[in-house]
Amino acid sequence: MSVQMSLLAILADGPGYGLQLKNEFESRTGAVWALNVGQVYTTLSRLERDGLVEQHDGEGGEKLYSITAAGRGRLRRWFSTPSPNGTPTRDELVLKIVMSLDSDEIDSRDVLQAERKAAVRALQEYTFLKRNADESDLGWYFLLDSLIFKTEARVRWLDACEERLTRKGAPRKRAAAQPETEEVRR
Amino acid sequence: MSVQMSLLAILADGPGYGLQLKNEFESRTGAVWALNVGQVYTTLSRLERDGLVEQHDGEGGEKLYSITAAGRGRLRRWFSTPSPNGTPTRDELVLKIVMSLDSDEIDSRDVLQAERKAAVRALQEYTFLKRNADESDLGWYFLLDSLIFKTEARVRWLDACEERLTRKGAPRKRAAAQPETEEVRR
DNA sequence: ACAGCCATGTAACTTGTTACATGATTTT
DNA sequence: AAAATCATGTAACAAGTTACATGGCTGT
Repeated sequence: MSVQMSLLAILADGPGYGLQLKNEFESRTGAVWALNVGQVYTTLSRLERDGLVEQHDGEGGEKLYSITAAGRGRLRRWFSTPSPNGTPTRDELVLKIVMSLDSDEIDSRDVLQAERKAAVRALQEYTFLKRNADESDLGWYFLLDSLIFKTEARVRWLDACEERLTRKGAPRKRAAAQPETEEVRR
Repeated sequence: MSVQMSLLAILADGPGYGLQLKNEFESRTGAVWALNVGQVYTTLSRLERDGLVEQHDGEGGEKLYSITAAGRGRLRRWFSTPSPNGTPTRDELVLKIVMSLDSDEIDSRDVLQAERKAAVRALQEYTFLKRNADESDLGWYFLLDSLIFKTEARVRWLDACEERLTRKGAPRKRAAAQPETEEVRR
């Protein structure tokens, strides 16, 4: 949904065509989230199918797209309806950790540590990017901040998990090299 | 990918069939992330297509699925490969805010405030759930913690955005009721 | 002429997701 | 007998994603 709505948001500021939209999208997000050109076209045709944008040939031969009234309504709704707070969106990392808890396949603390290391590395990268960021480019600044805040929270969470795991005194699991006689659960 | 891997993780502890897997999944995640039964079957057939699980009729008439060697390998890789730290996964909230910055359609601060209110409400809900949580159910505990940490980070980020926005002294935008003569961008 | 970029598009695929159909068994 | 629950499955779709094809224009 995000890609559709983003393109809609860009079109709300004036008509545009494929490549232009891709560039504008990447310019607004500082290109961290690259957008395949092809996807712009597929997305546009889907938006057109749903009556949110309409096409009218531009003078330069390009296919101009404009937002429709319905599109404006949809966009407003997107802006004013708060995004889900995690509950519906399944979190891969959380699933991974939770699944590892009940799995004989691996020790949870190994997973926690590998994830932590990666998160810290990412954090450093983001912090570096922020130091070199142009303060006047609000979008880029906000995006970096978001990455930083989220990664910090991730590190803290991983620490909290490990802490509780050790406090529980959970025995180390050993990953089974070759599967022994398989037991049926329950 | 998460659903596939989760089912694989469950199957790694022993064979199982459709409904059983759904129940086990929801039991491990405390049912916050419900799983449509149908999806279990589609996912299983896709896993089978990829040679990660195999089917062998169970005695009770149910269709038992077991993980294969390839499946175990895939699972190990999932466990030991750190999950991406936000960069590839596009964040809907961030996109919404960033897009609102350059959009005439709405004032960013309205979006920020609506999102903040929703986040705080969610936070209270999660905190309440945590108070009533059974400490011995690690998975459920971790999951709640994750939701809490993430939502806190979200609130902090929203605050940081608003703070910087006001410091910049950005003028309030007025949502255009009816679109005036449309200007072509650039 | 050829390399390279601008520009558009499409076929194909993946994962996630739901609504619905079907039959068996169990409970009331 | 009816209702509920167990159990399996499928058709159909959404959204994201990429690899590839095509054509035009520009600079060297």
